[in-house]
Amino acid sequence: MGREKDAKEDEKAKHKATKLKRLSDSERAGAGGDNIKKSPNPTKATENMDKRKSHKKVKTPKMENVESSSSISESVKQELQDDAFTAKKKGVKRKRIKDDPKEGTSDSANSPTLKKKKKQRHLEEEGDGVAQTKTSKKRTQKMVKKEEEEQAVSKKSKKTKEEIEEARQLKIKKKEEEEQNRWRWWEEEKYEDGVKWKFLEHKGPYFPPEYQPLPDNVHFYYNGKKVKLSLAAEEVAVFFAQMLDHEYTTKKVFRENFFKDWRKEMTHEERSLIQDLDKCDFGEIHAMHKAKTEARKNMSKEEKQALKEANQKIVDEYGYCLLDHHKERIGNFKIEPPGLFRGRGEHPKQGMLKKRIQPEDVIINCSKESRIPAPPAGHHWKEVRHDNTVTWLVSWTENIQGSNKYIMLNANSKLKGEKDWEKYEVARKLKSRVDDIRYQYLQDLKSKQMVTRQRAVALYFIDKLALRAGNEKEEGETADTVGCCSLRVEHITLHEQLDGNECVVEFDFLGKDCIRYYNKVPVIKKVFKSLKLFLENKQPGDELFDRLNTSVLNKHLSSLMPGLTAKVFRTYNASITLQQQLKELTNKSDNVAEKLLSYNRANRAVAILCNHQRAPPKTFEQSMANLQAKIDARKEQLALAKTELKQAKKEAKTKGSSDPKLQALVERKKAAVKRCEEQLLKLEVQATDREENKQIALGTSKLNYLDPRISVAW
DNA sequence: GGGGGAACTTAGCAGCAATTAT
DNA sequence: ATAATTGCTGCTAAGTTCCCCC
Repeated sequence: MGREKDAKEDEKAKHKATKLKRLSDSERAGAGGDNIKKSPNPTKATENMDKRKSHKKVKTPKMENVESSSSISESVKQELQDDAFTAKKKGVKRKRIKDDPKEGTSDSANSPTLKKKKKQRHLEEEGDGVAQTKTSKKRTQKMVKKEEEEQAVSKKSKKTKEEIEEARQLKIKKKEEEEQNRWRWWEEEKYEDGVKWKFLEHKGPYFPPEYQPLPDNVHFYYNGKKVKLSLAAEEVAVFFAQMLDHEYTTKKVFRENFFKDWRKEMTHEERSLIQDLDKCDFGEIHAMHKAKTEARKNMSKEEKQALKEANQKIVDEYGYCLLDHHKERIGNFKIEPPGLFRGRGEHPKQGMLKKRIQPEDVIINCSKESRIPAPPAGHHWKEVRHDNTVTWLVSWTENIQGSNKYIMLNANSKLKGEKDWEKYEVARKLKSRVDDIRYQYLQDLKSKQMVTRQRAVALYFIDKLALRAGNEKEEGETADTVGCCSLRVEHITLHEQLDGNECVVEFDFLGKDCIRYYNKVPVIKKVFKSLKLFLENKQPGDELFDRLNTSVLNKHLSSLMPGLTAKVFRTYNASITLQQQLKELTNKSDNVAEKLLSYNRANRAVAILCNHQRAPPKTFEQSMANLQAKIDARKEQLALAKTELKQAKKEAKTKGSSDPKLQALVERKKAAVKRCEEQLLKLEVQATDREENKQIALGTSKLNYLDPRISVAW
């Protein structure tokens, strides 16, 4: 990896901003520490604190690796290759890849673990030629996988080793072919301003199947009486019935919204009859649905295979488009089916009916000279347009929020890849400027102007804690969540002293997706003082940064560095954190398993920083208990093995050590003890890892924030 | 200058496939 | 072979940013 370069840069940066760094290091520590989705219980809190601690070390923002692009591309190449290589072997699929700017070093490390990292998408793009191979590989891999699956399935039935081997070969071949065909768009010139493509052709969206009426033996009951519903009302009833096992259907808001919208679908008679949701009995419909899913699970191999093939056919037909004469995979080619709106958290619109989209609602975007997709028989499109300054192929307006939905390309397409690459490039650029920018906002903390001062504090949070920008939201339209600029007085508590630290800010608010952000962060005095000032004469519901909004903030940022916006800090800090963690956590001597653990730990640090959470898995308690039981069993076994060993030793001694049989026995027992110990250790590590991971979602950061080049380099 | 909307990225979750343990 | 776990993918909601219009 371009360590040397980095190091140099680092040095420079360090000199420049020693102060800053100190600051940031210590400060950054707490970032995003503990959040507990539901109830913040004390135990957790302590755990979290620990995490935070470890974190602190981690986070210092040095930018070691971000180096010059030239080195990058080289490193990239290597990475790519590595990646590809590994990927091929395993046939691993990849998620998206991103490339990042950051690392670039070239050592290339390829540990097998890399596979896990999946970020390849961008990689490809990045470098000039380099990437290509990668991308192609990636792609191919995906396809290959599919193919493999198919093949595997068919072969399994016969399953001879040769056949499997054959299949493997075939796959590899196919992969290679794909690679050959892969569009090396990163080698091509960019289009002029705003133009996203010159030629675009596709088949249009895939519509969900029409509603199938209930069979005659399944009934809906109202107030104990059988009621035959009209088709429209029945369909909506089924949506509800299918969700009966879900918590949603117990929520008041959900039920009310559903009922209101359902009544709109009813005929006059139905509406006058059905006045109370509590009197509705969806039992039979629910049972039917459950039986159906059960039946699907129990399908024979052949049936499943047939289904798969049918799906593949749809993908083949609708899943690709032609963009500038290259075949590209579409990300979501299906129109979203109707159903009940599942907003996150306390969403005021949860349960509302999400209507079925008709071709008449759909706008098609493609080249004038392409083959225009045909609407379903008897229908017409809302509009066909030819706008090559946008990347979508199809769009429609959704009825819940009135927002637009789009069909766009897959993540490893040129259009997405390029953007992703740009994102990491901006983050790299920030690396070289961040010291100045930090210096600037620290200066701004002294400003007499309220706006400037609020802006400085907000930036401090965004940089240090990786908070999101925080746009204003319309009340009543969405759940009440906030980001940095939209924080309210009630979301923070100031502590002059807390847990041995001075000037601690306690955050507690719901962020994107209603994920709770809870963190106690020591801040510098100036920030603390400013916060006190901002809080003066305000009610809990008032805005903390009343003079600030995201557009003011971003305008300022872009004046500091072109392309800089609030979210770049998230990308930047996530990548830097990963890089540092990796550096800190791994030793050369580590074996693969240890390295993997380190990578996961580093990844976890990033996820914590970004507050990526998940609900603890439903089976978590159970599986943890199982694991514990296993550990206990192991322990017993170990004890037993130990006593046996002792006994064998004793016997060997008393009966004469010359007896080879007894000697062998001792050896065997020794080995058994050792094995037991190892297994026990392994289980324990597993338990820790899992516990630590309980509510942290790693995938998002991998997917969206971590520059793949860092991983590759590592 | 700010309101609103279009376009695009980021996010968690459900469900299933792949993998590992039993 | 089966059960349990893990890991992906697809889906689509929920953000950010930019831009236009007044």
